[in-house]
Amino acid sequence: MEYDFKSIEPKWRKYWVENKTYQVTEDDSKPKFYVLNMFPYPSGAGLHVGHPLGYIASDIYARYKRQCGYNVLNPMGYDAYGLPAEQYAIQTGQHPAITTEANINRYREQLDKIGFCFDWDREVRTCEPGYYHWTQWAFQQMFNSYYNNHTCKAEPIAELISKFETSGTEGINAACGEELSFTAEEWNGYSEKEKSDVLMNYRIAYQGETMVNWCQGLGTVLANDEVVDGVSERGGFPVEQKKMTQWCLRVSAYSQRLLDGLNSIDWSESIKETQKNWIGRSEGTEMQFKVKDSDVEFTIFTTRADTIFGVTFMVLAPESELVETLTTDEQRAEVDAYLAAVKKRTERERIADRRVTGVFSGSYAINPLTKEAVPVWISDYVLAGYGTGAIMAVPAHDSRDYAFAKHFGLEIRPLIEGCDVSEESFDAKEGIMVNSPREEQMYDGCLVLNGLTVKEAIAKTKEYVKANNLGRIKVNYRLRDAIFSRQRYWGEPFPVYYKNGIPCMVPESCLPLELPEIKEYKPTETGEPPLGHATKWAFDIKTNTVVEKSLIDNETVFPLELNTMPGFAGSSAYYLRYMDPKNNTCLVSEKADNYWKSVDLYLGGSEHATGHLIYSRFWNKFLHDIGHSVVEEPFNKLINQGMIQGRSNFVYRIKDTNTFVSLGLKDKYDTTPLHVDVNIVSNDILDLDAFRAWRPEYADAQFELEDGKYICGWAVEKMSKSMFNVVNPDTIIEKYGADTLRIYEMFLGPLEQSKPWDTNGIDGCHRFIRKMWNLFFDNRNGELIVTDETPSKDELKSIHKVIKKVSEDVENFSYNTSVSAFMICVNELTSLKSHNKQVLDILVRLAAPFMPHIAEELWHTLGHNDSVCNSEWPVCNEEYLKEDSITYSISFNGKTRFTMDFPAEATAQEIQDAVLSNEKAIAYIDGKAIRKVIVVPKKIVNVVI
RNA sequence: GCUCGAAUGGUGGAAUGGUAGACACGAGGGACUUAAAAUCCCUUGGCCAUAACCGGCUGUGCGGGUUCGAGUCCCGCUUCGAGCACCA
Repeated sequence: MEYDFKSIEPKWRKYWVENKTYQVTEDDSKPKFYVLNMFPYPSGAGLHVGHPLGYIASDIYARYKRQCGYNVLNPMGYDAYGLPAEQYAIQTGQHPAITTEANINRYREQLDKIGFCFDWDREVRTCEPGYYHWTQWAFQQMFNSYYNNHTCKAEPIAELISKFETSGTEGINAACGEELSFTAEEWNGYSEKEKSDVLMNYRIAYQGETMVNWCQGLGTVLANDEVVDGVSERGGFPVEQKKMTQWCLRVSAYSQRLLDGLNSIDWSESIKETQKNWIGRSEGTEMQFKVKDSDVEFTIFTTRADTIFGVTFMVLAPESELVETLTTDEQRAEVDAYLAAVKKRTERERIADRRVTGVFSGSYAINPLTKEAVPVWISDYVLAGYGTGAIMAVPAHDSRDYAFAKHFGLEIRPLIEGCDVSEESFDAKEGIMVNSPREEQMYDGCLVLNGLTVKEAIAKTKEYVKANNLGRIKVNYRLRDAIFSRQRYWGEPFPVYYKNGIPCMVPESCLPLELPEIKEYKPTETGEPPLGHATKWAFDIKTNTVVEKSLIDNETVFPLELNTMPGFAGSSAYYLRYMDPKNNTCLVSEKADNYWKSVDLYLGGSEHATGHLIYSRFWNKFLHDIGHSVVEEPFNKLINQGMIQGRSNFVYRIKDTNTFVSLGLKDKYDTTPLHVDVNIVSNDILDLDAFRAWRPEYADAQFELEDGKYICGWAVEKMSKSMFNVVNPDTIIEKYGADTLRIYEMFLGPLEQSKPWDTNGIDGCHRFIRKMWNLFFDNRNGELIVTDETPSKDELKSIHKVIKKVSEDVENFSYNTSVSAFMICVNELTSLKSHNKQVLDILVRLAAPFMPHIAEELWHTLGHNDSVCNSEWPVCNEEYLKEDSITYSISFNGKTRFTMDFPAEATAQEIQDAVLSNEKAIAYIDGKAIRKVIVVPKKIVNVVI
């Protein structure tokens, strides 16, 4: 039989489907293992060879674990809501559901050809009501919860309400937008609307008026991680800051837990670092400053409390509420003009143009320590969203304050011994404090920092501030609450209706609240989100049904929310849904949750570090708090597979001609490099006929060849259609088969590294598979040549070596070296002319995770009737690896001089004695004293003279 | 600016502190063949030596250090990549 992958591969894929080989159920008799890939957004372009990289890697691991006796969950699904389908709908009128469905089918078709062991019965699609039911449900749970800082977890909002009813805000420490203070009487006197507004300040899913990233080009707001360099991540449209009422998730309440959780999970340092940066914890001090000639007081945040004696002015963010209060009448006009100018600038302009701007408010603030009055300025270099939106400026020791002071001619007071602030500020947190305070500023009980190091000074100031009631120790986080509304159609509708302006939850029994049909996908003429077009989009609380909008009477029929949820809503808990995908009574049954617990191995791109991977962790912690996910961290081990880049090919056209010169000759002419489709180039050699047929203008192209070949140039670029470097997995499978594609993708290099796709080299992997095949079948006549004798020592050694290497490598995700180990083994067995059944049986079991199709075929060839997927992972017997004799390198002072053979069991002492009595050794030693003899097991004897 | 990675032949890349360059590609040579394809074998870091074999020197971005021994560990740089960035 010949190796005909075109018949073998489909045959076994059919077999796996028919035998439900990959179906998995909870089984208490086996340990569980949960392998997961970040599910894809099914784009219209289909899969390119980069996409399956992670899927192949996890598939190998899943199959390996299964052969090791684990009950492995390895599901796949689709992140089906998203902008491209909606943009396409706006342009063509095509319903996004139809486009999405078509794309999913195309994805599935491509995925199916690669031979993954996904349990497709567990597939989820975020856009299906049965799935987004639980996205909406989770949102409602967040709405009905608040974060208790005492217990450090989410708790029912009803408990908070009852506390308000009995004792007001007394003793409450909850995560909130604004610190509120009221008594039980006050609370009980509030109107329904007032109560709703107060509770919004505490709910985990809340509606708030916040500065948002508004993207006019996309007609929607975006989350921070969706904005890159002031433009939208998708589409590259400019983004501006706008104050809008939006649904938000109080992710910031979980900042500390999100940070702490990183210590308990097995993720790469770089991605943990990225998340730490994003959370941005900074420990500092909040201090109160009184306004001169006024009883107004305001708070600033600083991490450099030690520089309090160097404060020469204060700065407010333009958006700060204090601006209004502190602006004096004389300065009013100037301040208003400044505020108007700032408002006009987009985020992008602010980043691009960092000119120093600002305006004096007219007020002065009193330094709580020196009692000195310093001017209060307003400038956009202070951000409203961080800290308190107000700072104390210390130009000597902060570069931004320095630039501001220089620009406006404000005083700069150095506080560190010997520092030079004539050209730039001294920002480093090191040195000895001086002028803190200066002699004339001293008074009884005054804080004195002079002579201390910066670190000591920070600590001492903190204590002083606390003891004298001037402020408090405060931890700030950069992490913002997530904005959860999008003004789009193709997303989960909010299960919310508005009862006279008060947002109310649709009863749980009415979920899922299905996305209505609309005629147009654009915003309405009045600027409402696309759902404004829906006619049947009102809620009748009497019948608990969705009814026509025309019936709204604001007594029993109310308008429904018009925003939809963002992309990350559906992808935040999908791993839980895979555990129990068809359950329509809850997100995941307790039984399934307790069995599968959390994802043991998660694979995906590192680009999700500050988006999905933060939101998911937040979401899961919340569900954990309310008792719906047993493990707090959802992804125990994370592997970030690298990106596959494109390798573009170039041809060189002589200017103004239709003649193309080969790479080596191009410098002789004035040439223009042109991208050429990589699919008509093989090992950098151009297929001339295919090139002529590629485009009409090349039909009569002339060539100047090197050795009869046209050699193309190449470069590594992003894989994209416009560079003609997209390689489709289908093409590779057609030519080489899925098994070759699988091992070649693994052989390309370390999994976590980004690397260019280079079709050169795939021949080597294909050759290897054929060689393996030839261990079973005669190359010439195709006859089965497997023999049934006792394996020889060499055969056993070769096969046990590969068991050891591959087992270690698979655990370390070092798949490129496992493939090499297979190649070595097959080469050894080939040169041993080994066709031994027992040896090949082991080889097939080892190969099964990597190349399942050929392994299944060979497994059946060897006479087995079940699937190789159910075979046992072979165990290495170290006995077979032992050598009879070992060659040692004999070194003198670290330089190898000669080699000697010893029996494998020779002791270090015996080796040492034999070496030292060897005449070559005696010559090297030459009577000199020996200081040391080092015998490294199996390798080296080093004599130190 | 801060933080984290990385740097090895013509190429992708191997090397628990122990013979650097496994494995593969590419290149060169050979066998088989009318020829091609396929397959198989040999050579392949650089320099030197030699009729040939044996051999010698050098070599993992740069400069130091620890060690009998360093691609690997430590200190100081250079370059590239990634993340954060008026975050007080």
